[in-house]
Amino acid sequence: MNQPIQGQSGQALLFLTDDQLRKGIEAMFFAYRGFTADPDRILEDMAYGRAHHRAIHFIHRSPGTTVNNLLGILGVTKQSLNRVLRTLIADGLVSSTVGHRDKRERHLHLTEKGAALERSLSDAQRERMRTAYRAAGPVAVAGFRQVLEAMMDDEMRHHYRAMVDKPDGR
Amino acid sequence: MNQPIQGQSGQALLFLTDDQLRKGIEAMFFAYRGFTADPDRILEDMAYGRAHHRAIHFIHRSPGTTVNNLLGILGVTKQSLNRVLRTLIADGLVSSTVGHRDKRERHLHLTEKGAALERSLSDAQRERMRTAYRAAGPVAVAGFRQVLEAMMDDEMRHHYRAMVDKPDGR
DNA sequence: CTAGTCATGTCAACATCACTGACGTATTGT
DNA sequence: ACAATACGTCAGTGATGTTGACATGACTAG
Repeated sequence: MNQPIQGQSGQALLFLTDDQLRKGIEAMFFAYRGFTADPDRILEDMAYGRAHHRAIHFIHRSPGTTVNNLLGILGVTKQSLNRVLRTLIADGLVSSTVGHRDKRERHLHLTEKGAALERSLSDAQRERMRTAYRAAGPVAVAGFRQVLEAMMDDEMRHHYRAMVDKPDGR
Repeated sequence: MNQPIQGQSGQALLFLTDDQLRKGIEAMFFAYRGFTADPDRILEDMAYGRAHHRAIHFIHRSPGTTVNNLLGILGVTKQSLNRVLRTLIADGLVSSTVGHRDKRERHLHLTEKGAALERSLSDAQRERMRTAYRAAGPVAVAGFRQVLEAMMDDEMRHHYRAMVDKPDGR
């Protein structure tokens, strides 16, 4: 089991049993629960949910992003996103400014208040990530990222690469 | 960056920047989308959703499991699970039989019809997993599983280990 | 044997988050 | 001028989750 077999292009092929794959599937399921657990706990007290977290995360990640860009990244309908953005803007966590070049566009930024919430959310999530990374070690981390990237849909991998390649997220 | 630093217990510590951790967070987000995309596509035509998929998966995984056990694994309220189970039983995908030793318990099994749906769902998901595993290679796969396991909550890791250690899922 | 606990099912009410479809407004590009 | 684009919004619907309350039958400890 798990023995590399030489493929035609020189790439190592794996003999993968259904059982091995199932373990990976269940690992994804349980790990994603842990992954979202900490931010969920913080958000449940406020009137916000996971959708707000995602919006806040990617606005922080790409300040000045447009609504359309965010739609592509999040992969939801504009009605869904709008409901979230409306409350975030009304509560003063996100600012929406008319575009300079193209006045149809709205550029989204976090306010001080929004940045503070983002920090508390991502601190919790990063802490869990840091612990997991340390427990697993650098080689495991590299493999982790490789497998995740290979698991994405093409469009999502495109978004992911575009963001990851940016040096510091601005 | 990413240089291992020798920790006090001989364990390698990592110097982890917020930026590296953020990439891991985003990788999880995008990869999970891909992970659920194929089953979601199959289910959207029927009256079922992701919750039905999860129930079917774990009933297949542990045939004869009780409602309470399933509640612990899925981490939802009994009202939520019951709504899903009710439709699955009514549609003849799942059978519920009174316990032998303890007649309060109900033992859940997939019917032929339920097993057929499970197969089509897991075939799609396994195929994506297999492709990702092959693309990343055996070392990456081991690291992937290590990091995911380290990311789980204790309770979920307990469920995970209990299931993974079983030889063939029965 | 009685009382308490347990496993399950169910009703009602409600919140979040997603969807489709339609419509309006302002702006931009051809 | 006209079409396409970016955005916002209204209305309706569905899946999934929650809390709280209540009922039934079965086991279990006193």
